[in-house]
Amino acid sequence: MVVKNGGQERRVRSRTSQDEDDGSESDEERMRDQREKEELERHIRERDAAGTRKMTDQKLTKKEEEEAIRRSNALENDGLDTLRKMSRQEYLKKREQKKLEELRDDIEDEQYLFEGVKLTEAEYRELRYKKEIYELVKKRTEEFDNANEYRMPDAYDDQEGGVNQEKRFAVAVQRYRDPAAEEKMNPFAEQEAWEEHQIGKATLKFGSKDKKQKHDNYEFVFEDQIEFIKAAVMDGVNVEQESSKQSPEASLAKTAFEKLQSDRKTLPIYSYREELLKAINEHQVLVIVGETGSGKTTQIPQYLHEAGYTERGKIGCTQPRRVAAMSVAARVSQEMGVKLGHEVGYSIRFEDCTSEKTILKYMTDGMLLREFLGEPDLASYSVVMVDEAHERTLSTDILFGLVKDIARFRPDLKLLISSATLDAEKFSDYFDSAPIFKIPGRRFPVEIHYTKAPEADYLDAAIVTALQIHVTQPPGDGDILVFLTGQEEIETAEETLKHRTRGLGTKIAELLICPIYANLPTELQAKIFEPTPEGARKVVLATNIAETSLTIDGIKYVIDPGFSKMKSYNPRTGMESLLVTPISKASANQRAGRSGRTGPGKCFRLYTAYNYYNDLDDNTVPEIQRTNLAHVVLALKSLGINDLLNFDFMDPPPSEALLKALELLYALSALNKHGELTKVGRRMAEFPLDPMLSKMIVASDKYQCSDEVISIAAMLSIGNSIFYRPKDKQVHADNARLNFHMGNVGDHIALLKVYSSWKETNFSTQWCYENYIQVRSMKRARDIRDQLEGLLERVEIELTSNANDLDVIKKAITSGFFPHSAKLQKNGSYRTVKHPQTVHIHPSSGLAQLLPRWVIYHELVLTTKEYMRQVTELKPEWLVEIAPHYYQLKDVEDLASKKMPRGEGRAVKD
DNA sequence: GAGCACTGC
Repeated sequence: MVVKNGGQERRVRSRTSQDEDDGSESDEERMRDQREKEELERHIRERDAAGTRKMTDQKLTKKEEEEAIRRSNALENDGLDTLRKMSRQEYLKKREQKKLEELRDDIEDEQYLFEGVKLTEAEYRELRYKKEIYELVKKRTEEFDNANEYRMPDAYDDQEGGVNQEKRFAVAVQRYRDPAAEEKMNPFAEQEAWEEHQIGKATLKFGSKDKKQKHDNYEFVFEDQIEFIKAAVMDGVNVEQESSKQSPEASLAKTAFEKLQSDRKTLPIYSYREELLKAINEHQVLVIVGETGSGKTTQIPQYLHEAGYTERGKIGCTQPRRVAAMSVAARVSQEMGVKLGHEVGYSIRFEDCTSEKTILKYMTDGMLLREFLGEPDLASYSVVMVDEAHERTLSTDILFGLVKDIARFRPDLKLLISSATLDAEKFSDYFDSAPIFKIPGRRFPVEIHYTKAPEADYLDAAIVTALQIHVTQPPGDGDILVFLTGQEEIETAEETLKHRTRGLGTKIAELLICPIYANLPTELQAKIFEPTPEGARKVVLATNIAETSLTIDGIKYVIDPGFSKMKSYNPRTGMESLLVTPISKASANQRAGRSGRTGPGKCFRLYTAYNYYNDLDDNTVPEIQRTNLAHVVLALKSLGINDLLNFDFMDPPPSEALLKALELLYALSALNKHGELTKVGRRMAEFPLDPMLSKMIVASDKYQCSDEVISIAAMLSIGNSIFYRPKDKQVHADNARLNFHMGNVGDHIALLKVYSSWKETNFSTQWCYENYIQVRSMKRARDIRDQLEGLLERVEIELTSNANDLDVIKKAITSGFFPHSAKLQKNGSYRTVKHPQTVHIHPSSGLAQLLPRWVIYHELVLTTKEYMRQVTELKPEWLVEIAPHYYQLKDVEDLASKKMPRGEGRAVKD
């Protein structure tokens, strides 16, 4: 088992070691578990007793000591002592809650991941034990619910040492769960109670006698209506098979495993099995067009295994998303009757659930890309399947070039590219006219409606349309999904909808409004998966997240205004921006298809048929053409690909972007003047970060502050979702944020302070709530930091701390970010030193009022103005000291204070 | 004094 970092190790190992009864490792594991159990019991009995902390961790013990010292110091003052005692009790209470959440997650994980696998007696005992403890403690803690302070709701992902993915995933793939197991321990009990309540409300208000009344009041609902024209029908395919699959009597007598096997045979792909295997045998590269529901992702690797391909090497299957890789692997392991992590495994960042035995490996596309670094010919694979290739993520696009290349000198390697219909020809052309194999999916027909005339205000039009559907269509026949561009728009729409339905009271059926976007706390996201109460209707207001990332059952109507936010990158200025842009035809069809999953659907497009055919692009511009390529170029260089301008990209990125990336890497000394990778560059390539961040880490070795710098790098790389700023508590949130800026240390150091303070509280969730910080983001930062710490060793950098000397930390930052320097102008704006342009400090920065003369910034963003985000003050002489090849003295001489002699020319040299 | 689609390593 490959283990990525310490934090992950325990979790991963505990999952897979359970089936091996011999070996000291699992003995040790069991003993530790035993200790933890005892620990937990003690907590229940002696809630208020001190000193019951877990002693296995060195750091904790140290904290324990500090606490003792503080206590004895405080003895002089009785009042203080009492206070400390109280805070201690408070702490224990919180700790108990945390332990409880951990336990709950453990149980859910095990139930999900090892479902359908026969447990040993010991394992069964352990699971039962955990459940008992959980129920016991839960009952007890529920009595202590005090909530006077501000609190964000608890998330499913409150789990020590883990990212949220498993919990999100648990909700998203509920249909794979065993209903019997659900009964035993139901983590959704609260929601169900709430649903019952809603159902109660619904039946009270909306009996059948209301139906007529509703119709009578129809005209009260709308001031103006939108006219639609039904223009097309996306045909359903193989729909009748869906019903034949549903015959429960046939499978009644079978075991769960037999049922899985017979279910496999009802998939559309099953009848193509032999033909498919023959085609794969005859051709090295095959493009597979398999529509949603065809079963390609789960079945093809199994077919290949059954046909003996795994004797020559493992089968890898890439997915664009972590959740998909995990859930598909879990499903396939069930179908094959093996434990997840053995013959079938998955590999995603922070979590490698594979072993030597693994022959079917599901992974994220980025993960296969990293594997190329260690195994450039993919020698251990006999088949590579790039799934969901039509999504054209940055990683799949690079993978295309790489696998096409290695396929030439590895004729035994089979390549499968699976895509949606639209792009198949293009994929085939790219892979030297590889044959296309079509597998029908299962989809219900979808009626497409266009507006008669263009709508000026699409948000208002969307709301009106939603209400129109709600009132004219019988309740209970299906939910509505509206695609909007962002959080703010969703919030506005939610308010408007509430406002408009409130006045109508019981004249219309109840309308449940469910917002969903990636930054929404996880437990609020779960709301959209709850079944709609009878007599009511759900309207889901979603961003693009609902286009591919998650699937909501029961959607019958889709409202598509035709816009989404898209990131664009200007290689000339290095400026990023998010723009609301019209979607592509492919996107529009994907959206429409979301309504035909469980029955015939309808899609209302808030634009005309003319717009669709003439104004929308066929496909979304692939990510590789609108992003900063520095990281990509470094990765390719480290794979020995030197001629990037002639690299075989399916859609080449603008050469300007490639040149900009090369130029930057040269400035960072990652490439020499021949464009070859240097030793520094090789070390930088080990880090899964933007090269400027990697350089900053590599440089921290010299300044003896790698400990601080990796924290900063982790915090910077999670982006701007750290501080939580609810609309109604903006002042509090801002004050909390200002605390970290004490001493005007700059944004980088402030981020470091946030991380270290959180660490000092032992990664407390409560602390995050109190400081208006998003726990989810912090946990992510911790995972990334752990990973970076593990990688330090590989590039031979020692973990050294130098927290007191902020200047050396800033110098290390400058070593990576010196190309991003800017100088204050007279009018309070800034001017970037290289490639001069006018920019401003972002108002969220701690330095926004201070305006230091010289700054370095993390990134440029274009919103209402050109802003620098994450800014730190800088001594200009550092630039010359650290990057003499990039800056000369005259670049940094202060024109504001002294006049340049005539004839010296401009201070800025390019 | 602003405003952040979505992934992934």
